[in-house]
Amino acid sequence: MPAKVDHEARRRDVSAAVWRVLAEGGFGALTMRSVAAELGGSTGLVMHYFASKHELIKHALELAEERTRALIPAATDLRTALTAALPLTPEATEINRVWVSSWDVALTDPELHALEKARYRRWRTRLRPLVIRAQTDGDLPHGDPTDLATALAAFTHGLVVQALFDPTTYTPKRLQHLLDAHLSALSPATRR
Amino acid sequence: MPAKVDHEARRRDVSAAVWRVLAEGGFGALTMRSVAAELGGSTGLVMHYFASKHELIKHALELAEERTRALIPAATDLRTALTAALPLTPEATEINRVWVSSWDVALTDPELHALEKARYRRWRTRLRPLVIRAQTDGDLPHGDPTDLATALAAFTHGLVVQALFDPTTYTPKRLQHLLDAHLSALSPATRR
DNA sequence: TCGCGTACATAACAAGTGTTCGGTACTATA
DNA sequence: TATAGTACCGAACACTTGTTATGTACGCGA
Repeated sequence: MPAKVDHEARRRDVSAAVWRVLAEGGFGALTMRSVAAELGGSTGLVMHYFASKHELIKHALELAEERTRALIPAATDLRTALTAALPLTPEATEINRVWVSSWDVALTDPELHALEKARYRRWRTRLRPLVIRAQTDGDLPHGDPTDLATALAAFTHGLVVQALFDPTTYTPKRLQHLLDAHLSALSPATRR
Repeated sequence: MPAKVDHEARRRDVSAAVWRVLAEGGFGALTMRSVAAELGGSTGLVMHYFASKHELIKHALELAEERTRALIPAATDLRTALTAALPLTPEATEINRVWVSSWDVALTDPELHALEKARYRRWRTRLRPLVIRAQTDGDLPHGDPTDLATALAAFTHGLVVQALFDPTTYTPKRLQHLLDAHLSALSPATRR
């Protein structure tokens, strides 16, 4: 049982190509051949590492999640956690574009649908303790922290979508301002 | 110059087929043949009314906008306007699914990108006077009404996406509650 | 009645799709 | 050194895609 090539490393090469394709053309442009071409190889190569297109797509979503996780600092405070999800850098923009693009196929395919649902659940779960902390700090109003986490996730992702379609209007500065303004509008302390 | 068939009426038939395809499979499933099959006709029929697939897609988006407009009552108050955008009925869910699904192709195609950007702009513009009214009524905090309109649109659409992926959790009742809770959390009057 | 233009159907085309298959190079083990 | 298994390449298969071309039925104006 030889292992002439580092399988995992080579697989990461393919992953990188997948990501490049995705970042440029979204899921609509993700094909075996586009990945192969991006990699300078054959479709057989791609199929050697991903047995079917469905697996390729699933892997692409895992990739997006992985990159998202890497982008988000180990949950410090709420503001930081939400800021990390905004398209403030080219890389973050890329990741968000891929996410939004994935929703077409994710809404159609039952398995991907379930995965995306679980992903959202995880995000809200990760947000919840930060919400509770903000509440005890008096930065957020009382009320069900789960509901608040949902609302903040909604606000953030909704803002992401608008920003992706209108990056000129929604500059990083403006996005950060909008998030801050929103948080302080929610804050029971801040009022005039 | 004969007009043996009511052109506009027949075109609406094709439109209806387009919508059915879209509602079931999203933009990924929108093909000349799927529309033709849904209609019980040939691809030639479809092309007779829409010269290319690109035009078909553009028409599909217009369709979605039309249905959205029909769903939203002539802007009364802010709460009603935002509620109308939520997937509270099967029809509203269908429309929202189509919108979210469209983002994949809309992010890729420059023309569709511009159209979607304009659509968001229109929505915020329509929301703005309602925001101002709510502010004068003391239901919303002071601050740039444009920013607030953006934030509320963001919250709403972000909630839509979560609801589409988890309709069991986000029942119509829960969605309405989340919107109301969010509005009252923003209200300067409500605080404890 | 003649023709012209509409409204399609049918078929074909070229390109692109996921997937399969045979072959080859190469390497670690026996 | 033989062999088995990995890691591919290149071509092909069967199908779907948007689009084009050909043909035809049919109603209106001349």
